[in-house]
Amino acid sequence: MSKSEGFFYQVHQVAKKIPFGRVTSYGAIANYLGTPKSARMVGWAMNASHNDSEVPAHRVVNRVGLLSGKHHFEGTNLMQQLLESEGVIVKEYKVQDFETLFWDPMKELR
DNA sequence: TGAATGACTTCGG
DNA sequence: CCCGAAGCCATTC
Repeated sequence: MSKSEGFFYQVHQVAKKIPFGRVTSYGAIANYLGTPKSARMVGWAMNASHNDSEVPAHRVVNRVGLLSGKHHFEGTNLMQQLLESEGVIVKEYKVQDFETLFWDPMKELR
């Protein structure tokens, strides 16, 4: 209902570009959008994304690979199941081998 | 208008 | 990466 859709739109676009079986962080997306301070808003955009476009929000985790947004998904382990469905190993709310699976839009997408 | 909230990050220990 | 505290920013009440 405001210009904020532009910010959400950008976040959605980047999220959609995340390769299969890869993950990224909110800060990475925020940094790519030029607003590293608004990392929290990326999560907010994700919250809005589930209501509109099909955004792989499950591929977006925090800086340590922790599934911080897990509680916002349906059920109790949907996010983890989605990641595991893509071959991502998740243990105790955390992505294993996160540094290897990490996808930085700034370096990869450029 | 002001205060509270949160799917984060960074810094220091 | 574990723990605690502070900063940032958009949205909501």
